[in-house]
Amino acid sequence: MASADILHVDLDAFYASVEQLLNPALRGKPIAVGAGVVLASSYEAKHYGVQSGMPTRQARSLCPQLVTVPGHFSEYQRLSDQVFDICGDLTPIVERISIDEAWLDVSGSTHLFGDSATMARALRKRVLDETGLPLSIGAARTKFLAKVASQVAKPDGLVVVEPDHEMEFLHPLPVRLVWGVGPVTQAKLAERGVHTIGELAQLKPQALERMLGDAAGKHLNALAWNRDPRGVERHRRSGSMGAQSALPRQAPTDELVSQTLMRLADRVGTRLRKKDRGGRTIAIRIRIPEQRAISRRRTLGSAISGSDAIHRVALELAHQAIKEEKIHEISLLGVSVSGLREGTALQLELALGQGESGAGSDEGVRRWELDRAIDQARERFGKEAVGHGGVVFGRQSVPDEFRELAEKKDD
DNA sequence: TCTGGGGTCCTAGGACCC
DNA sequence: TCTGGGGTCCTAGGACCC
Repeated sequence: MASADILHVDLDAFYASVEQLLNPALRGKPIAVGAGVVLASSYEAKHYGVQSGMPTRQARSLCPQLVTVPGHFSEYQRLSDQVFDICGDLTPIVERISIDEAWLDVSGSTHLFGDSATMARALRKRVLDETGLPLSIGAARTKFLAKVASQVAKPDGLVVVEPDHEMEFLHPLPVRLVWGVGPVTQAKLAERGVHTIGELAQLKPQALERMLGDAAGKHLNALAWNRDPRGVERHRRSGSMGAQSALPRQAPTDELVSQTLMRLADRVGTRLRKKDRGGRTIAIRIRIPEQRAISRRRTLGSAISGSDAIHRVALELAHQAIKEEKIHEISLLGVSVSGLREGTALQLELALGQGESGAGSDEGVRRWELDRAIDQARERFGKEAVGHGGVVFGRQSVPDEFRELAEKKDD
């Protein structure tokens, strides 16, 4: 039988731990990173029910002694990179899931460093010694089990699931630990008296599929029976890029919608062009206060990455939706581009070279050159140097540095 | 002042094709 | 007599993850 050669490594309450590392006075105290909204919280704060996404005001009512800090975003990226560089010394097969989590396949390294439990202990020690950060690790035969194990190990622990004890480890655990079981699914399962992964395994697959849909049902049944075929993959290209912005509730005037969408389209377009990618499907999202979110999308004949082009489509979709749904108040706008593909700049250059013409083609080239000029000016003089269409950025609910950390880094 | 921002995947229904 | 069946692409919405 294969051994427990997959590690799931997870930095505990990462942003908050960094703050406590940088400022010893914060250690042992309930802290939250973020100004108006909680972006991350320490274990001491979680203990009071403080969660990310929560307005700071609400967090403070739950925990009056809560200390809020603005956040050292560049430190988060630096320390995260340092930790995963250390992981890379154990094995080249590292799949980063986010800024604070990764899977490692260490099966090829046992002859160098010993078994996976030995490696995991050494890794935790080295990360603590070199960065000062607590790292929890789960070691198991599959990605799923390793991830569950690291959750059980938290905070600051190590859990190794030996291959011949997998079921006895897995089945008593709450169903909530299964990847893909969130609040809604958990509630549906609870209605049927299913609370543990073992109880989940006892449900007939057909019943599960009826309850949760085909894919989710099959997925959950497979995991409950400990069948997880996934391997650790080093790179994964993202399939979409988006940006959104929460707004104080207000009427969706033409000016507000157009300016906000321009800012969002430009944010997305800039990122796309930087990676020399474009996408065919443009989508917008509008949140109506105390109601559902509305979305609209349109798939174009070819991929685009220009800020103006994205903005034009997004604006049409938004106007259409606002009219159709008779929306008179909004509290969020979002733009995303999906169906991503490589090399749009190159394609445009080729089209140019071949003298491809047609309605709007010259205009397209002109806009592409304008985008490129703006991108270059921003590279040289900073982000605020040049704006698109004279858009002035107001105060934002969340700092740009935080947005950047949340972006998927995928190459 | 009941929820921030970046993502992934799935579903149901419709259009369209063979 | 009221009509098969599979495949692909698209749209809107939703659950979930960090």
